[in-house]
Amino acid sequence: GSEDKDRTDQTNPAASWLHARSSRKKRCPYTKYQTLELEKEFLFNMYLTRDRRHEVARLLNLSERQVKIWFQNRRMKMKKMNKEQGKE
Amino acid sequence: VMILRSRFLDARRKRRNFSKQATEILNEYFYSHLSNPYPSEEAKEELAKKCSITVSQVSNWFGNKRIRYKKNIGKFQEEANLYAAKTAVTAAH
DNA sequence: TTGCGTCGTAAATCATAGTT
DNA sequence: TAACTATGATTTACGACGCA
Repeated sequence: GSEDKDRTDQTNPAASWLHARSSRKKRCPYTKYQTLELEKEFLFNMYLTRDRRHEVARLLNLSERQVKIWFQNRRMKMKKMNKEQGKE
Repeated sequence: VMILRSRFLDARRKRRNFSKQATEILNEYFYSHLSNPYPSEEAKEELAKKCSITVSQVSNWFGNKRIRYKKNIGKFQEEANLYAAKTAVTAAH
């Protein structure tokens, strides 16, 4: 079963660096409206309460998991922006 | 407020290609670490300094390089050979 | 044990620079 | 100069690991 894969690596020096990312949800860009609403919510508070997360997810037709992860990513983005700004 | 914010954010999407030299340095690292092209934070900082770019830009470059290389190894074969030969010569002296 | 936090990343997509 | 391609940056979605 796995010989076909190994053959590919043979031709090209060890390109087997992990993450065969199987069965992952495909990235689905959010709409302008969804993003804008999420940004507004983020402006109000960077961390969501359980209830708020549920409400936002319902309003924007996203899963609670998606909203949770969006906020996590958004906080990382903010951190990155602050770091860059502080240097200039 | 939101408009000003987003305008500020979009402005950073302006980009310039890296210098030929910087690309050279990044590629040298990439192809000489092909079995594990994941530079440590320290290595990233060193590369950033040598290339006169930010650490974030180094991370972006490696992220793009890894996925694009993996997506089409054949397209990068010539480039791979070039840098392999180059580092071989360097290592011999 | 659950559950949300950060960190680093894959993969897709965006937007512009460079080329034909 | 209008396509087309290359490339740097940003956006979703997780895995790994931390902490309460």
